[in-house]
Amino acid sequence: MMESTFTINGRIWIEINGEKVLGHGRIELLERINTSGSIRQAAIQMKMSYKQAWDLIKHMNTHFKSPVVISHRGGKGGGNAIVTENGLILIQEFHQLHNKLKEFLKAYKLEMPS
Amino acid sequence: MMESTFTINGRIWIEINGEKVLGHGRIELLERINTSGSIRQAAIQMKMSYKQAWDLIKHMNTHFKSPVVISHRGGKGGGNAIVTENGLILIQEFHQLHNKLKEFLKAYKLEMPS
DNA sequence: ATTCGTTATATTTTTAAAAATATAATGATA
DNA sequence: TATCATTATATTTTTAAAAATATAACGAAT
Repeated sequence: MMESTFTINGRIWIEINGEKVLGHGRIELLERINTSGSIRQAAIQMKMSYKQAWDLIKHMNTHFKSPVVISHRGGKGGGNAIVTENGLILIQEFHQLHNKLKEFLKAYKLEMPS
Repeated sequence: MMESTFTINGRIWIEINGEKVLGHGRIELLERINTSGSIRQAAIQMKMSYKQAWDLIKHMNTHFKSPVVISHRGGKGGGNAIVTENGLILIQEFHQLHNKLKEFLKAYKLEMPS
């Protein structure tokens, strides 16, 4: 008699006033902006439209007290974007939180019928 | 200086071979089928279409070794649906798991910049 | 002043998801 | 056997999301 293999999976995110402002996708976006210095490049890497990426950034920038990304247009390379100190801290905190969740999920063994 | 109030929220679900088979929505559906004895009534209560509910049940029934819902058509009342013993156990286990997650989320205090 | 690639934004088009609709099958009950 | 509300399923229609397209603004570099 074979057992079905159950896997528990989970996600966490951060809300402000009940509205989601930070999750896995946005964190990855911030990281890619941080390494590429470009919203467009980050969007391409994540296979999302520039608009989608820009909307997410705009949403974060308006919901956190201080912005997470600062962008400039024109000039060398056409423009650029950088993740603020604040944004970098958010990334780190989120990873810590996610690691704790992974520990939690790993620790909890599920007893379920097939 | 006012602090933004961050809330950590999260969800867990169960996968079989990487495919989601059980989450909050399906659990609620099972519970409502259990109390109403009807797929249709459960669907109405959750403001979803009968088709949507039925697809979810079909998916669960085919992915778990033994079915979670057994339905009958015709007869008194036009038909009915019952949650199996197996399904009831799944509901309980899922609630236990979710409660543990809530404890986890409550315990973890977030230190984030505004 | 022209070029360049990017940011910023609006508009249009396409696609996918959801909802709505329709219909057959069912079997206890009257 | 005619009725009933439901299950089970297919098909159509509607809606919402996503993608694509277009365009202006920008400023360093040439």
